[in-house]
Amino acid sequence: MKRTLSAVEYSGEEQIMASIAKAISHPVRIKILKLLASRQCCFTGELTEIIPMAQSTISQHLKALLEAGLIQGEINPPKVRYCINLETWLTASTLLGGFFNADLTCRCECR
Amino acid sequence: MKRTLSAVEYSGEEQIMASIAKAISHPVRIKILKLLASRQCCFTGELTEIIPMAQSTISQHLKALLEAGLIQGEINPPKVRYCINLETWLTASTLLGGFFNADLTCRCECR
DNA sequence: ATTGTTCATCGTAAATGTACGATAAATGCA
DNA sequence: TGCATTTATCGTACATTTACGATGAACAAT
Repeated sequence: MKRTLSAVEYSGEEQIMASIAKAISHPVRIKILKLLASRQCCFTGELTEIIPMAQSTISQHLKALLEAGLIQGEINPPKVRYCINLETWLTASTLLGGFFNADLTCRCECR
Repeated sequence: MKRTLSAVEYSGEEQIMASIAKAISHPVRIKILKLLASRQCCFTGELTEIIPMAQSTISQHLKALLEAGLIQGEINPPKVRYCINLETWLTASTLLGGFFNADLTCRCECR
């Protein structure tokens, strides 16, 4: 990728927003988050039953969500319960909401 | 990638959300959108002056934003003016806002 | 007609993402 | 101890993303 390491500087917000967006940039991860958000409480590998994907693939997606901080998991071997991480969830709401709800100065007629 | 084409089904919302999220999953694209959103009106390759990246790379990112429908461009050779596409912008606001603002049933103490 | 400006596209290289099956790790139970 | 269950991780294959420089296309001005 020939990265020019000096290059572009990003604000913290830009980086956090980008990482959250990246986490939800795959439809199956959105589906997983929806499921977790709608459950009374946490969740486990019922995902494997609901989503027709290899268990390893789902685990990989869960890892991505974990690393983005959008979910958290409670290890209770051999099971693991996952749920939404409220803190990051709120951050996401604030940052993305603020971003897209901002009044747009832009009033042009580009085509 | 050995895609199992039958596999998982996604709702329209899930797909649209994912594609919008993907578009803003890179900090430089967030930066570009911020710049476009804050301008009185449209914008051009002043981006190249503001963002220290190869012109071709910026063009690539603009293409990604275009394809996601988040911006639109008016060709006025040899210049091109870009601006926010309000329609998709509102969709993004609604979908992402609705997603992250939804009341979470989830009230667990996962760690 | 030639030149300059602006932008997109091509070609390319390296990194990252996405999917799978196989295997390992952790625990409970027989 | 050995087996079943659940989940993460490894290895692998292929696609996609991201960056760059070089080149091409469209038009204005000379």
